[in-house]
Amino acid sequence: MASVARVMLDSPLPQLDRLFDYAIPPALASEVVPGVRVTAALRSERRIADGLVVDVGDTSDFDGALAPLESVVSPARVLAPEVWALARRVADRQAGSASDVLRLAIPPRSVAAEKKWLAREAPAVVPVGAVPAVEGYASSAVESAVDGRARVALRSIPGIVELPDGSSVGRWALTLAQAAARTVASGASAILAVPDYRDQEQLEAALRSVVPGELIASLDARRTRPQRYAAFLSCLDDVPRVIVGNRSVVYAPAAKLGLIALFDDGDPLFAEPLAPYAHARDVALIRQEQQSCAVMFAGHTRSVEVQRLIELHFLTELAPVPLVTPKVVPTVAQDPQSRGDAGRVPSAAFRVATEALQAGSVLVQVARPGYVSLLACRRCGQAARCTHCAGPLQLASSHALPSCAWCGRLAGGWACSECANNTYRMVTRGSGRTAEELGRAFPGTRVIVSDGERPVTLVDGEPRTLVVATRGAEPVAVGGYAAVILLDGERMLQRESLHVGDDCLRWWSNATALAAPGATTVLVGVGGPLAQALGLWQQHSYAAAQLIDRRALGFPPAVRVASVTGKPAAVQQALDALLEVPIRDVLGPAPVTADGPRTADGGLVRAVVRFDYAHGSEVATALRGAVLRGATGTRRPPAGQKRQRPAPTLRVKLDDPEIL
DNA sequence: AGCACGCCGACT
DNA sequence: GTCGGCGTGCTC
Repeated sequence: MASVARVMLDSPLPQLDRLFDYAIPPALASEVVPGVRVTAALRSERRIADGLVVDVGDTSDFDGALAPLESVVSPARVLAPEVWALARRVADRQAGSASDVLRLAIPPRSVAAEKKWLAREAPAVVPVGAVPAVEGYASSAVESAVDGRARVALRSIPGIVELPDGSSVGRWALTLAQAAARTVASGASAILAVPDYRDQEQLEAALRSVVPGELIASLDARRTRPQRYAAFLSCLDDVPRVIVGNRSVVYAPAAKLGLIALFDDGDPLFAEPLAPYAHARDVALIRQEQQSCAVMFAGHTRSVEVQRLIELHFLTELAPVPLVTPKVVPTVAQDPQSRGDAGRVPSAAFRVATEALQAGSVLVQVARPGYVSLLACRRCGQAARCTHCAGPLQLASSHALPSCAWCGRLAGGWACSECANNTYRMVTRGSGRTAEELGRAFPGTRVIVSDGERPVTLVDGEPRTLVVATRGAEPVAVGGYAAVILLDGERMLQRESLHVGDDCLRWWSNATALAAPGATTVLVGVGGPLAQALGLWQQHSYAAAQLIDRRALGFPPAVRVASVTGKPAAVQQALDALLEVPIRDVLGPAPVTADGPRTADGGLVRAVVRFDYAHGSEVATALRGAVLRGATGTRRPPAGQKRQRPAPTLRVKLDDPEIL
């Protein structure tokens, strides 16, 4: 019987981010096994911490007397050895704490769900029927990639498929489901990660058509806590499964992992907002290295990150055979004469839509509403101004009163300064407004609106139906749309970001992929390389060109970056720790202004460090050391001052996609 | 983060 | 002589 347990304590403190040895009391000897939750005293008998047993043994490197474990919380071995190895590596790479990663990897415990799971009968091995060949690619190309545990960038086939149960999903979902079915049929598990629940629903429907439902585990955050935990526990069974979920599913325990696949890895939802901020793509790559499974990045576009890995020959490109290229018509002409009756819709797009409405549904993609909905006098068109400071008036939401963008005062009893009229109209419009206008422009059509607040997942695809959707909220149409109109491209491109181009191309490509075979997509008001990439369905060419630009500028993913935020002294201390590390350069430190609610007290600064992939671990180690010193060497303010917040600890973020 | 240990000022 | 103030440092 082992007498020493090595325990990872559940604490975000960087000082505690290492294993602690505890003596195993004889009474607990049979229960203390790797992976179980335990409690243990920390520094005093009165302070009990939660922890996870990583390992057991008979010796300890610790010089002092070992404290005994307090209790075993449950016999469920929730921390699988490979998940521990993954968490440690991810934390080290991100200069963060393993327990922070484990909090993402192991969902909150539900006692009821756990009891039920512990009392279950041994899970039966469900045979997977014959898996049909993955169609649309070179003969058994996808199968070989899965079987050979390859690393591939898969170009998804645009279009919609109808499943045997009558539902319609994106064709990408069926491809991934078949790859997963192949994996399970060979006796291994597959992890499939998607950006959001709408993608997940499609993928689950596709999966149900190719593997028995008992083998599918869905780890989505939309379910209740017990449901989530039950699904997590089912992954611990020694039975190959298909595990589906959002970004954190890449940490799921999986019996004999054979495949990790991400769909649309360029979606910002794959970037983890919680410390240590590891991107699901990076986690998948680490895990594939540790467990020698296949890894697959599928999508209708190519992220610059994946393009880089292809050019390094780390990933192999897998394209459909024959290539499937949707028909895309860019319309750059913006002269007012060419506009049709719908005002915003140029006549070319108007014609396409009118004709297509006879055959089926038409998708109109619009920008997200509510950036700023400025107001103008309904009668004379004069911009509505605040009576107090003359600032522009705006609507925060459709039911809000107009308010001033400058001073924030509500403008309840507004009247036009020019003509004294007291009714206004919106100058920029959201999806609802667009829908109203389009409904008038296309008489006799049914208008369906889908946006972030009220998303629609599926429409029937019947003729004379106009579906107005904000980018990212486009419903799937049975049989595919008869036409797709990408309306607000110009406006989408106005966002100030390093990735506007990539993002827009992704939004447009994903909408285009919802079209029926042979249907036309019209890209309104955009020309240049983006329109060309979409028109030729060569998103990879755009990504390759972007990568060249990023290399020239020294931007990610050509280089890696780390941001260091904190009090000036703490940031300087961190930069000093990097003096011996071969980094490229340091940008800043510069004062942080619009970073969160605390602006007044902080005086925070941020520096950005750029470095090469080859020196990632050295940079992470040095920054981790600085974080540790910042946490332990907390000098309290000199006596006399009231208890001030402890000095803002150093915040280190590696590969933040929003940086620069 | 907690919590204990430690080294200086006013108390029965 | 010791009770307790808070500054410092560690946590198996």
